[in-house]
Amino acid sequence: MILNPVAQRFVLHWGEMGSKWGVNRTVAQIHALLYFVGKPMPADEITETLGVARSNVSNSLKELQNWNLIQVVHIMGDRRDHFTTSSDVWQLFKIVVKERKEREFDPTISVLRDCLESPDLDKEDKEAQARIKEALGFMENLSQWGDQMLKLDPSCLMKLMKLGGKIKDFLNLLK
Amino acid sequence: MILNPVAQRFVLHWGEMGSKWGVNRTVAQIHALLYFVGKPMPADEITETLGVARSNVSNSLKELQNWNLIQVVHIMGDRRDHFTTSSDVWQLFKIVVKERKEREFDPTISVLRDCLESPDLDKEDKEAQARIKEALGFMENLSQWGDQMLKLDPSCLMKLMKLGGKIKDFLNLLK
DNA sequence: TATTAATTTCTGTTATGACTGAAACAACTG
DNA sequence: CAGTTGTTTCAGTCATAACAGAAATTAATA
Repeated sequence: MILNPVAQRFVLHWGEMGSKWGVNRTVAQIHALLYFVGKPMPADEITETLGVARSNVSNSLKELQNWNLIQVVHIMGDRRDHFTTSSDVWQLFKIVVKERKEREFDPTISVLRDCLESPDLDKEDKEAQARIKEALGFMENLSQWGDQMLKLDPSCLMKLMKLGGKIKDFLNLLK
Repeated sequence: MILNPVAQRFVLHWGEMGSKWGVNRTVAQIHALLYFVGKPMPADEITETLGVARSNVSNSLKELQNWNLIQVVHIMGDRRDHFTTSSDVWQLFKIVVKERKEREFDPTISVLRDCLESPDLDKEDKEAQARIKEALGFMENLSQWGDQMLKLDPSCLMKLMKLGGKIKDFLNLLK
């Protein structure tokens, strides 16, 4: 498959963005490609289209599957695995948030809790202790809020976003 | 300055988290250290405490200043620059969100807009076009929403977070 | 079961960027 | 202005992780 210049720009930029956020470039590129083409592709075709090694594609596809961002699909009369991703950006966003939260955010919360419970904690230094508590409390709140937001359906989240800063007025009504 | 084991754990873990999110490890460690100690530190002391090269600290401090995450402070009778960070996690969070948004999110929006306006765009492929539009629309909404949220004061954001999933009921009242 | 197709694993290479230590620079002090 | 202190720049080293290509493995077909 030959990508037109626009598709190339899209895929390449997505790869660069991935790098800046701690995502392997090829992984990000493959996902962008699958999103763009919008239909299942076999690994070989991805390899040719992106011009990277077959093994690289294989590992990246596995990574994307671990992230629940792509699915394997089969096509009648074709032995090969085909890969596809959701075309619903909201869903993709939610998956990424959920996965990153579980992999990196929640473990950090555990570490902070451990820190506060540790016998090595300097009980004298009340201020440092308070700051760790602050950080922990903040992350716990954010975590809980995130979980609840992830449960809402896209249309609801959309409404919330559209409301934007006006949310302030609503919150004030509660007082 | 000798860090007790808890402080070490905190700083080291923060460094690891930074790496996973595309932030240089030393940069993240220094910020964690300044947050933990809660008072201004000169570069030399940071160097000794973390056990890294002086030049590394110098560059990382500059990076943190570019991010508006630390401030230079002077102490009477001491020629050296001292560095300090806010102890308000909300403020720190907002700064990071704002900076990353401006550096990476907004430029991506520009690229997507360019893609859609490009004469190279394959006008035949309406579906691919629609997907790019979807992605762009999503990011634009998120961007606008982010800007407005960043303007709200912490207490307001706190309330919004505490409300959590119940926000759904409020949104339904609007219909 | 032999053959082919498809995928994964493994080993070595390469690219990137973090990091060091020395040297240069700048600012201050007596 | 010489000497001292403090900071930055720079060139080279090192660590990490991405990546390529070959070999090995697995699965399907005939």
